[in-house]
Amino acid sequence: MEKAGISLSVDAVVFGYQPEQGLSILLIRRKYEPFKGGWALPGGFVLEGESLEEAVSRELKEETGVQLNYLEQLYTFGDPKRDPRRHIVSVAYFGLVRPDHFEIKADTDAEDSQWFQLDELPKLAFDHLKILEYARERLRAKISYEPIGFELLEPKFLFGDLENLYMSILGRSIDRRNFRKKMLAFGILDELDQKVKNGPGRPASLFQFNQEKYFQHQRDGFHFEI
Amino acid sequence: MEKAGISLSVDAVVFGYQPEQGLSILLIRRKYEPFKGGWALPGGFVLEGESLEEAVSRELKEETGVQLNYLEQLYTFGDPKRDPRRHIVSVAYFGLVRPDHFEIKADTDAEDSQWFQLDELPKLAFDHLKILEYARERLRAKISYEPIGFELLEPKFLFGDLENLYMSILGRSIDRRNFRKKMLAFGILDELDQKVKNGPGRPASLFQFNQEKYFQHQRDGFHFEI
DNA sequence: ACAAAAGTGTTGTAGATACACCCATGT
DNA sequence: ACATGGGTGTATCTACAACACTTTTGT
Repeated sequence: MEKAGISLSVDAVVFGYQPEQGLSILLIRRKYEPFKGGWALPGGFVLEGESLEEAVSRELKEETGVQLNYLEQLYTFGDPKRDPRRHIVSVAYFGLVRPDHFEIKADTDAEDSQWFQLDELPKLAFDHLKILEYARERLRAKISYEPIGFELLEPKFLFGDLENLYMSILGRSIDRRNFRKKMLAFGILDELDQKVKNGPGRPASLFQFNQEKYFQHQRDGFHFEI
Repeated sequence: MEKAGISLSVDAVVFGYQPEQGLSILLIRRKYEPFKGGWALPGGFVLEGESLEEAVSRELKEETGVQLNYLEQLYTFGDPKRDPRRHIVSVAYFGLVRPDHFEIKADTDAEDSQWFQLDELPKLAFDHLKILEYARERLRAKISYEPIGFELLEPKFLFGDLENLYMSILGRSIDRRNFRKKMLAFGILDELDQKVKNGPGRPASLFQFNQEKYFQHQRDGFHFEI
């Protein structure tokens, strides 16, 4: 890397959700100073000639091997003192991963990356806690007015899981009946014929997000809002 | 500036509003290649050790002399081909200016900066049109759920002007009675005793945005939404 | 008196909230 | 039969949209 001038990096706040464990985020253990051995968001320097999204995907692949299902730019953190070494500006992204892509592939740099539940976070390097909080806030806001929740679930999911996902992201309880009514009224979910039984209790239907219908309704000027 | 590596710049989309002329934005004429003589957003390279906001303020002062009333980060544009010279990543900001700070001070670099009405825009350099459109969209969205409209008006303003401001930003007509009812119901505007007469017609009251009250209501968990 | 702009109130309607019981299965 | 989780309907309330006339001034 260059010695003088401003460097540009990207960092990714990657959320995953599992019905049993709730929301988690992906962290890596740093191999070098500063904060060697500490936990940090996956990320790294942007290479000359590559786009920001390419940099994020590349770093995520190198460091963790996870496959993103959704990626969106979050905010650019530019405080010249945010990195003790020198002036490094970081463009933060936030991403979502489906449970079936949770396995961390120990390919390249992946030897030490790990999912952490949000209530059991370790201390984070740099200003990464601030970035993480910013991302949580964005996720909360975004899930209420765009149907990105589905990107955190398997393609076929149970309504109850969707409901729990919303509750854990929004941090409040939701009336089951009203939620279902509202969500189904958008007409962007397909109910499948399959039923799932686990343990006692009535079997539940599987649902599927129908992106075509969503785009269609969007063109017709409707507005998703929970 | 350095010759290799990625450079970092900031660009600002600065909106101003005048009741008679509607929304305008601030552009500068480029002195150097590329796009020499063309119109562009004010901005420039970030200096080592300065924050992004400092860079924006500095460049705006150098190039146009206007005083911002509101500043917010917009998005970071990182396509390596967005600048024909080399890889330059730009953090775009959007800002709002009050009519009483409209005068462009011909101090330093200001010799060629100018307000343009949105329907009379010249061709813009680089990807600046894209950035501008992004900013317009953000302004539209933001003005509907945060009370930033006032930052575009004099501290004391007429209700009619506020109404026209909203209509020109949202690009649709608004029912005068409902708008007033809703806006006043938030309890964040103070009606002053002064009345203003211009020409024929009933004199209008002056209003003032009360930030204290807004912060108070915000803490109480209310939500501004037009 | 007339033209121009400011100010104001009511009613209907759609969407949100609150709320409790039945259904299908496993043990 | 009972425990467990899934599925559903209704009444009330609140917030928004639609809509037209009166008031105050200048000319």
